[in-house]
Amino acid sequence: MRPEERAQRLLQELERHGYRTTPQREAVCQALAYHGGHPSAAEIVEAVRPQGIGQATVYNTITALEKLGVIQAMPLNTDEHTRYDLDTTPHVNVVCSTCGAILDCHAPQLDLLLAQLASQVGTSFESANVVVYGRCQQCQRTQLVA
Amino acid sequence: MRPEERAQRLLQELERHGYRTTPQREAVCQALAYHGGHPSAAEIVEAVRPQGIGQATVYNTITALEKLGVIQAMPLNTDEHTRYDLDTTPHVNVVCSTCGAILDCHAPQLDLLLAQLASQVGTSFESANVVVYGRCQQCQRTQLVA
DNA sequence: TACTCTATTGAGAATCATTCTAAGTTTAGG
DNA sequence: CCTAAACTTAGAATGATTCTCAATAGAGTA
Repeated sequence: MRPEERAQRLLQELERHGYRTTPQREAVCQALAYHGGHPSAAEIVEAVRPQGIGQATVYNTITALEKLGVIQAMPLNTDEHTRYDLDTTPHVNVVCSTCGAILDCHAPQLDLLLAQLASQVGTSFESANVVVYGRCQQCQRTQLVA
Repeated sequence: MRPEERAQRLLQELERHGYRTTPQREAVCQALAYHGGHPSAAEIVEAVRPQGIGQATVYNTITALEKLGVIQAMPLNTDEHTRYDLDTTPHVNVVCSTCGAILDCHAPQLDLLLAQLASQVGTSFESANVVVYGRCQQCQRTQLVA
């Protein structure tokens, strides 16, 4: 999905739930969509600051989106701030413990695992946050050279 | 593993890596081991406060254990503080989004998934943090009654 | 035992992401 | 236009975690 489409979808979802569309919310949604990776609140605050948008608004908007389930909080061990995932379907986030890069991996076995788990434990499944820490190929090479 | 054994193992691991064994570290390790669930730093601080142990020491010890890989940080969306897992083998943490209860689930498919992932992506695998949010059976029943 | 050097402890201050407050601004709908 | 409710935001407050640094304890040595 292209960034512009994605931004639209975020806004639409807000509107659909009774939130007004404002220039500030548009800017926040665009910043989220155009980030490309896994944005943190601080990064979005930074991105929309030139447009005179306050941090409270950024946090409010992000919190609203999270409550609606359109984005997903993703607290990490390697980072001091919470990052957000625009992809809320179950997938594995492979995090390089050296450079911090995050790679989204969709593995069919994960859905299977979750389905089995839900029936076994009897929980009604809501969301999943799967994080695997390792060293990415590039950082492995760098390590060898150093 | 019995709590007392577990506490011993934590201490031994510290010692094995050059950390001295002190009464304070013993107390922190015991508090971790006897907690039974997924302790937070604040809970351990509280638990050892009667013995006159400061929070800096608790945080230092926990950080040391985490660096050695004997315990694992487990940041959650539902909780304001980081919790720790004494079980560092890959497993699924099923978290009830209503009552906050955490259930450890060992699923053989997870190990399979991780192995395949490692070979696919080419990362050297270090640790995994798998969290599934849902509503536990008990909270589902309560919901019906209310 | 006395000495020295290093690791450890811990009270209190500092940090920093996030949340709250309260006052001003915008908007929808009549 | 009005008005009430939603929205924005600067700045203050919160609260977990980290840092500082002076005091203490322990291991090795003579």
